[in-house]
Amino acid sequence: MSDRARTAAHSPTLEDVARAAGVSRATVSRVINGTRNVDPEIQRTVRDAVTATGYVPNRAARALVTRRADTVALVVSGAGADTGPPDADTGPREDGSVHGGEERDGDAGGPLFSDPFFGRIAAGVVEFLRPRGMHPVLMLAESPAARDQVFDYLRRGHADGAVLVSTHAADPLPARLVEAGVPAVLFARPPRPLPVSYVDLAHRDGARLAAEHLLARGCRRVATVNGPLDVLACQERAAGFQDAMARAGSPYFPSVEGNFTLESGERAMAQLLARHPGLDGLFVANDLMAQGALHVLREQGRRVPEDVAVVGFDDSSAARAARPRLTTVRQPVERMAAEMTRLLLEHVEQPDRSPASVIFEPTLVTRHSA
Amino acid sequence: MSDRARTAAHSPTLEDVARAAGVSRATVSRVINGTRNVDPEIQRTVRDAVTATGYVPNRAARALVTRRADTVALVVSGAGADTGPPDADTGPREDGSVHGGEERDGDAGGPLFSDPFFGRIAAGVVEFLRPRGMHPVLMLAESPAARDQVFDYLRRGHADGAVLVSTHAADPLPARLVEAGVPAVLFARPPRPLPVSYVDLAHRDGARLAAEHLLARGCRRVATVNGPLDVLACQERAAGFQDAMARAGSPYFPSVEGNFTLESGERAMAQLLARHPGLDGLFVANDLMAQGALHVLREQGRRVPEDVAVVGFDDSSAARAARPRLTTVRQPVERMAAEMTRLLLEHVEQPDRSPASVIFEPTLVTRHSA
DNA sequence: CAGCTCGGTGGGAGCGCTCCCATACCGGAA
DNA sequence: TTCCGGTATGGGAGCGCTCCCACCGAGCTG
Repeated sequence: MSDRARTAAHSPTLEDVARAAGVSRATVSRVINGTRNVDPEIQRTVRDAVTATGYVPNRAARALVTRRADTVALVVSGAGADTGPPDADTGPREDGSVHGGEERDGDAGGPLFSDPFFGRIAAGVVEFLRPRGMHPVLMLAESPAARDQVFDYLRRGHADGAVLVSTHAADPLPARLVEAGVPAVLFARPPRPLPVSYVDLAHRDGARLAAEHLLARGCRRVATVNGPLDVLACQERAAGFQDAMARAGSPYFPSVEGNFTLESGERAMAQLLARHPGLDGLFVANDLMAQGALHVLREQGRRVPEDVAVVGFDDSSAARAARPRLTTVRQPVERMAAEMTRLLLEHVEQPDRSPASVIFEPTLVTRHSA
Repeated sequence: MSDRARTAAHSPTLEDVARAAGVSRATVSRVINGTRNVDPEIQRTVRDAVTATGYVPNRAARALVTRRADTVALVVSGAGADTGPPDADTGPREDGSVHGGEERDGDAGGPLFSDPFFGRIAAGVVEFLRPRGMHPVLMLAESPAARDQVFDYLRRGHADGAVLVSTHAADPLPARLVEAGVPAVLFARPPRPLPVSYVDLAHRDGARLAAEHLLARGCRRVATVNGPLDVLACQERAAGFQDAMARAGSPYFPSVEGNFTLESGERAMAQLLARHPGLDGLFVANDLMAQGALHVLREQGRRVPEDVAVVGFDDSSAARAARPRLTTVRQPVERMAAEMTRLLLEHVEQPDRSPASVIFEPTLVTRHSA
């Protein structure tokens, strides 16, 4: 240890502040948290002493006695116990709704984080926590071993709770946390009912927005590229689109399933075009696949949006990088992440609170592709 | 507090393990960390007791006495105190070497994290830390207030040190941390000499690789799109390219400066093409601008790579999303981040260690654009 | 064989904090 | 005046851990 203490050496302690203010440790403590029954005059004195000494509470000491860490974990939890073989497609793994559950193969080193989706979530979480003097602990739980580690960490109370982005429907972590009584909030509705809070997007509404936009443009031969249908969000998107189309009197339209990668978008588009050369409108379940579709459309000499109008989903960076720029359904990921964090803190504060869900409405961002 | 303790309630303590093993607390402690002078027999007994009781050390208690948090911070530190007006360009802010120092305007909510660069860094850090049972605390310090908060957090020893990704040359945080004796490691060479460890890329070599590749392809009218030249890394890339060209007998070639965004790449390309319609080779300081260049090239009917060969930099997701796929200079960001973390832990362990630097060699990833 | 060193072990203090409890003091009712 | 309630304050215990120091016995040296 020797001079390890050097760094934080002689941080003033409660005792120091108490001495400076001429009161007891207990009183200073009361002023610092809660201010319960303390003479206003003394409160001022204490506060002055705090600033004078530059006192900052020692987290460890506080955590030791309160059994609270004053920290939350941001967990990105990967494939379930039954990890299937990763998708053969080795395309770019940018974009794609992380919350969905696409399984992209590993670039040897947490491909999950390379997902811009993750960045947006992190940003939302950090942004919310910071004014409260908190910072998230970043944890990755993509293997069973890692998951055990994360679970232990949480169960031992090293963090007060977890904001959980689960990328796979079979992920056992949410259930385990709930069972262990660890406060947690999920980024999407859990596939199986679980007494846990979550935030989600009204995927159906998003898809409806897309359908209506395409229809309003005058598209009459519409098709879709879905995401993997074992992902709840994708089912919802597909269903929402179907609904809207049916309501408009066109219950049938061709559709192909992709796996969220750009390459799968290219393949899907090629397939669609081969079978339905006359199509004039396309809804794609995420921006990255839409970008792929755009590539193929261009190769085959179709003008976008004149010949074929294309609407994506997510409003990720890919949407803005595509040419023409993608018209897309925007998910307010940052706000969703912030809300998720808010819910978590609420649960930490009041453990008996019943689970809540907050559903966000998507919006259509109109650019050039439709 | 009431039933807050519920969660971690009755975690077995050292005392419990000691009782179970029939030894003293001190001996168990010795076995758990370091195993110094403990009878092998007893060691076994203790280890058995640990697994039997399911003991996990209480971080807070340990931190309280060791004055070590057993945690490191991953800090993304933004613009300096003298924040200039953000770049007028509001293009996508995806990609672009975060370590450089481009200033992208804020999307109200930590645009930094949306940078895939950040994701790769986080992945590298987490990957390295995890086997050691550690997890980084994520901190954003893009405003002076936030920076103060981060600084305080670190100085108080709430984390043992920081892995620092500074996005702006004028960022005062590195110097402050060094001065305060907080262990830190930077992602790039500090603009001003500072006794601090860092990892970096041999940018010159990367640019040389690009130049040689272009030359070997037979390109004779080469041009470049640089990044902002107030960024060290970009200076290096420009200089490296210049060197290689000069060595090949072509000391002069047109070049334009961009600001790392896709749009600026489009502008730069248009400008270059207008003035030098005959160019047949292009080196762009990052992939995103290269993607923009590709757009313009296509619009103007130039075939890539037949008419114009294009080489990017970074090997970001943009490189793989572009069509044709970008040939680019790869930065091993994940490995760099891991090394950065390794260095940090070394410094935490041995505070007197002198600063070290580790420079990584880039490699050329040949795809279709050149 | 006394005196030592030294590897192995246990006891105790104390890290900085919160919280319980005792104490002191105030004013108003009996 | 005495007694009581309530409010403001201080003292002390103890959270779970590490580390210092005392201890003890075995094996060595002089």
